[in-house]
Amino acid sequence: MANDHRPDTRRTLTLRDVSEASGVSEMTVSRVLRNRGDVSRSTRDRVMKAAKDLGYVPNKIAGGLASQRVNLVAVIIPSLSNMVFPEVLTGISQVLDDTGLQPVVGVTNYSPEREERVLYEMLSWRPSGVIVAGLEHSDAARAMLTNAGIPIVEIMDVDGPAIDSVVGISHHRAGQMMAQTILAAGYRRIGFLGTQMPHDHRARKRLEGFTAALAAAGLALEDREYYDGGSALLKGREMTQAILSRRPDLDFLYYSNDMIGAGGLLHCLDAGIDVPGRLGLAGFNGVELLDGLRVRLATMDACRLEVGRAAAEILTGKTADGRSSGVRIELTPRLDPGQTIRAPR
Amino acid sequence: MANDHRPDTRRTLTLRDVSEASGVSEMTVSRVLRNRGDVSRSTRDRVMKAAKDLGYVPNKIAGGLASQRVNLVAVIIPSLSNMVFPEVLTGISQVLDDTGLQPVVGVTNYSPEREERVLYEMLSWRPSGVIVAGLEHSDAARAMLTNAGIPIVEIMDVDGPAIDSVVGISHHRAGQMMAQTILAAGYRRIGFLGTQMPHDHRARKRLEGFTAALAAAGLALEDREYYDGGSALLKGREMTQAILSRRPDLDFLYYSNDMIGAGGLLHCLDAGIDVPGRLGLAGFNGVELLDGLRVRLATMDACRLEVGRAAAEILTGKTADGRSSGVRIELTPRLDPGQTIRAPR
DNA sequence: CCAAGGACCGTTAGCGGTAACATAGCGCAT
DNA sequence: ATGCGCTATGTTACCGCTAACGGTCCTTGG
Repeated sequence: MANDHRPDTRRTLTLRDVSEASGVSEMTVSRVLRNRGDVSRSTRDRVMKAAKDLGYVPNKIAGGLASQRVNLVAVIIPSLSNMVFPEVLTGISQVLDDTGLQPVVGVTNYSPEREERVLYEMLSWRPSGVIVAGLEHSDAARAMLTNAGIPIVEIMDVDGPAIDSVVGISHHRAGQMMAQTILAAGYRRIGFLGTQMPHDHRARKRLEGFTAALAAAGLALEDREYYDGGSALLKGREMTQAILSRRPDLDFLYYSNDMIGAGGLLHCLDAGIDVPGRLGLAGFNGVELLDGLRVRLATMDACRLEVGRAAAEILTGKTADGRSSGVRIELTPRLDPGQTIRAPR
Repeated sequence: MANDHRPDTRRTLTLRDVSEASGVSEMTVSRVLRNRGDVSRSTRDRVMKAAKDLGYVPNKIAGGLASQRVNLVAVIIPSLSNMVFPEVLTGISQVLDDTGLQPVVGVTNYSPEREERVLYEMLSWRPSGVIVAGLEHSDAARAMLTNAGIPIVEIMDVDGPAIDSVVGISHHRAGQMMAQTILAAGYRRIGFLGTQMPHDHRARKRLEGFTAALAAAGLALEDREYYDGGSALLKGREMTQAILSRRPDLDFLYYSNDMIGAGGLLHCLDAGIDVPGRLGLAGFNGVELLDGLRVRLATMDACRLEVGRAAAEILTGKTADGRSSGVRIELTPRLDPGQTIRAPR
């Protein structure tokens, strides 16, 4: 009695119920409900009314099995909590909304094992496409994607070989660009503050590009500070205080993301540090939050909305040549110097 | 040739392929893969190996149809972009992760029409439960929920009649509590700053509770300011500036959420306003972001994680009495006075 | 007037699994 | 030896819907 929900008096409705209520065959009802094939206006109306009156809700499980077609798109992302992926999702939804395709989101928490599990679960629903963040996957996950027989779009990153289609920016180049901008402004003693996440490959690639550009100028990072978990804004504050008390001579701090960058900026403002004169700051992502700070943090836009839109357009074949496989789109991130990098000298 | 993905040389695998590869019946393969029923150790191993070697991924569409059971839980929320619902999702996932149930998220953007559409889509997958934010639904949506024949949990709000189960806080009382705290601290000329969202019923209820408590003390809101869209932090800044330039005599600002509250706080700090002496501030939600500000904003925790966990526990029957229907859980929000309300006089 | 071609609707045969029930083989107490 | 109970596996009949095809009218041009 505890778990019994609606004992069985009213089974859940099927096409048959609607067909009996409207006096036509199940097939005709199916045609009406899917708006496919020829049905006369009068029977269409009759069927629609019956369906609505009964409160019939189609069974996509059965429909999907019969038609071998499912209007789902699997979207696999590392996290929902950092503001960046929700915006990608928004882009995806915008495009998918008018196509009958529906995104289903899976979250991996930056864990390859979880990615593999989530992917397996998703593929078992036989979606008509997959959008997955990043190019790095376990061997098993890669095999599943390769053999799924559906279009795959890897997003956010183009630095590496793609399984099928890919949309994103080069984080290596993004790091490089930022470093060059910083160097051009005359900063020389540079520290890095980032997250302790071995599986955040995009952050890693940005840092690699960054240090490569420093190396090309005969420089290296002077110091690093990492954090793990907790409020990013607060951590940014604390880390900044820590690194500056250890190395007060640093003249630039490069943050792996805008949240900790914003925290650092708040600390500098509160501490009365001359930004960008004595100390320059830069983050990454172009999050909306930054607009609310008194001083605008230098950042780089990862084109999140655009990435989501482009990925969805590939899956729906809305590309230039109508292809939905093997497409490669590299977007160019815009560097916003904000007010925390001084003018080039 | 454009859209053709994997021409058809290798069809997608079925149980039959695994059964042939391992020399047992499809049924036995099914038993092995679901870990159900008696299968000898040796055949189990053989089947597992065959499935792995082939790269077989079960078809849950077919399985769901046959078993009349689908391990999905529909989760319907208004938004993903404001940090509050992701935390609810985290709570839900934490509990569901070990149960084989999988959340599927739908976003309504605070639109009743979209809620109805999303709900219809979700129900057509025949999930084993629904978690939906809020108690307000269109008639059609309410009918669908009532007739779905599965456990329904409405979350985040308990101020009103529930369809089935409900988990949340009373926003009316939350607003009331905040008002009483503010009044006890001696503030008297109070302004409100909020979002222009007619369908955010919880914000509305908080404000109703708030004004009711003011009225009980013979007071009313002195002024209001609304915004719509854009960066909440920035809007909070701008609105605060606007309302204060219009009514410099106000001694308290009540914000409908923490993001705009934080923006307001930043403005006040930058403008050198004495907080909480001359002006008190309070928001709502207890978002993590606030930890990173120099001055902690007064707020009220909406128990988001706990709400998510409790909702999931209801669906999985992990309640005190094992019920998964008709449960009502009212949580008590914790008021955190932070540093923006002065001590009661 | 008739064949051809729509418009409209029904029938049949699955889709890929699983519930429920059979069946086969074996050990063991009687 | 017999029969019972258990384990391990196979068989059958769907689940609710749709693709594919077939049939019946009715229109229409020659």
